[in-house]
Amino acid sequence: MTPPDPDLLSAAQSASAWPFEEAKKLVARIAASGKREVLFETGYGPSGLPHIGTFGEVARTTMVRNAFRVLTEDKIPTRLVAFSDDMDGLRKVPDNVPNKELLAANLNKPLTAVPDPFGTHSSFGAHNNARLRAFLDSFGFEYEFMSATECYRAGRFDATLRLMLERYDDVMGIMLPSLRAERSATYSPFLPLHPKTGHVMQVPIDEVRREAATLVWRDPETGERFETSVLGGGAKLQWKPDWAMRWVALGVDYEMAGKDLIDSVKLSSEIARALGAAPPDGFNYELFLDEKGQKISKSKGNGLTIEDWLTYGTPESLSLFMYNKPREAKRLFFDVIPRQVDDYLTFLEKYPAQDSKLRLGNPVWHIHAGAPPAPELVQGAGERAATISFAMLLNLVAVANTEEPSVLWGFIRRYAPGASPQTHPVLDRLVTHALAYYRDFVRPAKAYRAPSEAERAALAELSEALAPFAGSTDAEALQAAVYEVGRSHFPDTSGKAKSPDGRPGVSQAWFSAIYQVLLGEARGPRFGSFVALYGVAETRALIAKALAGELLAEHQAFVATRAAA
RNA sequence: GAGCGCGUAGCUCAGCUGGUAGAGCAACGGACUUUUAAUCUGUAGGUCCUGGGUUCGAGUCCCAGCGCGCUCACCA
Repeated sequence: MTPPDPDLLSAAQSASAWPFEEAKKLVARIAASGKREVLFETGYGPSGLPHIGTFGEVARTTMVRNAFRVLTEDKIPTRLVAFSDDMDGLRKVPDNVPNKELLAANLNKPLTAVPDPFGTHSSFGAHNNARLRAFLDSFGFEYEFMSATECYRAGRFDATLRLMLERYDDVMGIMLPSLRAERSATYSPFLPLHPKTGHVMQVPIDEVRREAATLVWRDPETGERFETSVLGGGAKLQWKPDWAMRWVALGVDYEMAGKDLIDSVKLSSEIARALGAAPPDGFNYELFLDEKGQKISKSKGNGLTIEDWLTYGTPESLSLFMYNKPREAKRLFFDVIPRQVDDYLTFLEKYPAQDSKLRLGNPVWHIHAGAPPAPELVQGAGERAATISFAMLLNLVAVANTEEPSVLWGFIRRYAPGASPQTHPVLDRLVTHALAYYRDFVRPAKAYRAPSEAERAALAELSEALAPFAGSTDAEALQAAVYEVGRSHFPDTSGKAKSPDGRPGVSQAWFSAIYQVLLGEARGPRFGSFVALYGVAETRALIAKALAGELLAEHQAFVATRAAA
């Protein structure tokens, strides 16, 4: 956290960026309650792997937390709990795991009682918890992990569970009207664990024994009667009462949730109030939509994964996406990535010159917890230092026609002689992303064609003409050679184009042929420069492959493989 | 049925606490490159969905309407 800065502190009081708006609610809440610390919670259901929504929730909650710390001069301690609902029963076998039979044999048990199908952890729940933590750690989030199973077993929830038993009728009174008739007939906020099978039982409760803190129920299959303690992990709660109980037991002050949970938040809040506590502050963020405007869901597998995003864009660009307009539905698809990357770079570049007020409204302040790094500038020839945009890299990589970072760096150095992967590590990461983008979006769109007889002859001659330049990186000389060949095979007939020495020019058709036959593109780079970077020998090999029909065949095979995948 | 959000240039969208409409791409023109990419630069393009209200002043705030989209009502 940045050291106290009076200018920053006063700017924070009037800051209107949404994390500050949220943080101000918390300041008022603390003033009213007199609490000495603030607890933020994010929830996680470990029946699957962490996904992009998990990232968003933690990232956004962290932004509110940072704003709160500035607002209160860091005088009130804050904690962020990542809570895993790992006592939940396994309802169905996920598609994306090995050893499905193993899981199928353990349905309905708490996730922490289901063996790990990956064989690396003590349970499926523990495995997914570990994945969550590794995931959050990889982004450097500051948080405390908490397991529902451990909390229940350790008795951490016991006092609140007893309270809920006492107010059982109030809780039922809140829940029942929200349910349909057939469901409300059998509903219970408590789910006892079966003493013999270990299953999380969703059964009607025959009797609630408040003094003993037990429930009396029957196994619907065997008819056997059980009396189960709700304490120490003998039972867990249904989701909405569970959420409410957790808020009360842990003292959660802030938790945000998706729009799909609006009604749940409402009910859980009522339950929390019935337990005599104030439900946490927070807000409902909008859901992400896929390219067709549908809700992104884990089960459907539509939309983007975190891995997808990080293939083409930086973590910071993903954070920016999460920062922007959390209350509006946004399309989350590949094509939004380049813009987020560039917007981030632009905000970062502006930051140093901004005053405190503007800084607090700058997304990079929130993304980097008040301490954004210096922008990585590049000094172009005769130009002022600036950030190289991702859009420019994407253009460059398309014309460079390469999956090699070194070739792309060659093009970059033409623009900015001083730059290298060593001096510009951030830019080097962007290069990697741009290459991935080329590989997956640009290359598949290429359209090679076979050369005509005339083009074939010209290309063969070009290859010969280049031979004496082996090893040369003289772009001008190479370009002259390209023109020389073109002049004899594809002279300009319009009379418009002229060479510097007044000789006839070269037809556009020559260049078009080069790009379409050799690069599979309608347009391309200045060819002499391309050869200089790509290499004379490599270019001659490229021509040979084109004349042998291999480029066309390879690309068709590439496209076919892709279509099959 | 209930809730949430959106409607601004051809497209995608910015417009923070009300003060003369902005960006990127696309289009068209120019510079540079021997005529292709990049880069630089110029031009054009908008009843800010409609109708009221508050105000000296509304894209922005309030109300109503129209249109579009999403979510929830079994489980989490």
